[in-house]
Amino acid sequence: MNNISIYIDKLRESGLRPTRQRLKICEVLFSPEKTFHFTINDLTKIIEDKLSEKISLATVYNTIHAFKKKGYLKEISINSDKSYFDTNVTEHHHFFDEDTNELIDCSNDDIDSVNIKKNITGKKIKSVEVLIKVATDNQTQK
Amino acid sequence: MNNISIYIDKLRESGLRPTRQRLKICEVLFSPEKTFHFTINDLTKIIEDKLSEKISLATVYNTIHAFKKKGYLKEISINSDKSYFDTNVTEHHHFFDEDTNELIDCSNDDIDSVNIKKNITGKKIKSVEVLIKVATDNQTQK
DNA sequence: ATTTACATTAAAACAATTCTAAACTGTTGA
DNA sequence: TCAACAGTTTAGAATTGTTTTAATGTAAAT
Repeated sequence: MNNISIYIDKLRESGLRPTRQRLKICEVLFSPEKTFHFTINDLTKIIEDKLSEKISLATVYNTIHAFKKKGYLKEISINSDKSYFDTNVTEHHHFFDEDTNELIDCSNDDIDSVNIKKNITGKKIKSVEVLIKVATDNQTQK
Repeated sequence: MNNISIYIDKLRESGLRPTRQRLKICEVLFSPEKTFHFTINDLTKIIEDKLSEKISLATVYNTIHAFKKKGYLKEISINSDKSYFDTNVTEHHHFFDEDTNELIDCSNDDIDSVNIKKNITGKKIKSVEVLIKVATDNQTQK
């Protein structure tokens, strides 16, 4: 049995009507037990190939942006050629494997809390995230 | 007096011949006493407007990439629309001001060393960098 | 049912970056 | 000294990721 009513709620909360295309997006994003990282392209491919739903890029983009704005997705900047999104929206850290370009979650428990001794006057800290780049040894750093 | 011979060395070390255009790039990047952040566009504008040197984008791109590869520049990923480069090549952290989109250096001294309890088998840590997003209070998080 | 506001879509527009091919220049070696 | 070569510059074209547009379609409220 599927969590369609949960998807409908998420869409409504994000200010979107539940349409056939958007429900497919939800199915990909919110049904897996484990969180994961994806690009817009990945997502579109999955929907078209695995779920056999023809969907236009524009629909994917605006749905993802609405989810991001609402906080149901996070955007992650690793390299600048494309945007990565994360279905894990808790504040957490990442390993980035330079050999494979793979992004791996690193929970807050795996890193002692980061102690910042400096602050910017008039500004409040919104998030603190650590990016750990790894590679097999003797690899040049990107 | 200018450090032209230093620039020539840096270019040669990066596998590039010292040409008029490339020396102008060096002048912008390596003469200021303070390190700074820039985009390819910023750099091109400075060279054309302040140094009155006509330079093509392709030249800027390939010179910057050679410097990055050699380690004379670092690339920083904050958001995905464009690449930021940093003339500060030491391992260090950043504040990112979400109100102004400004990037501010945060030296290693301003953050207690980050202790990572997890590791990826077969991989070596190449770098650990912290990104602290700040904004004036009551601001929605990006 | 009808209306209205929102959605979907293909295609066009756009922006950052990379590639290309032709003209140019610095360097080397006869 | 100068020819020849390898590397360089450049404008413009190509590519890639993303956003916009305008026409058509659909969900939901009356």
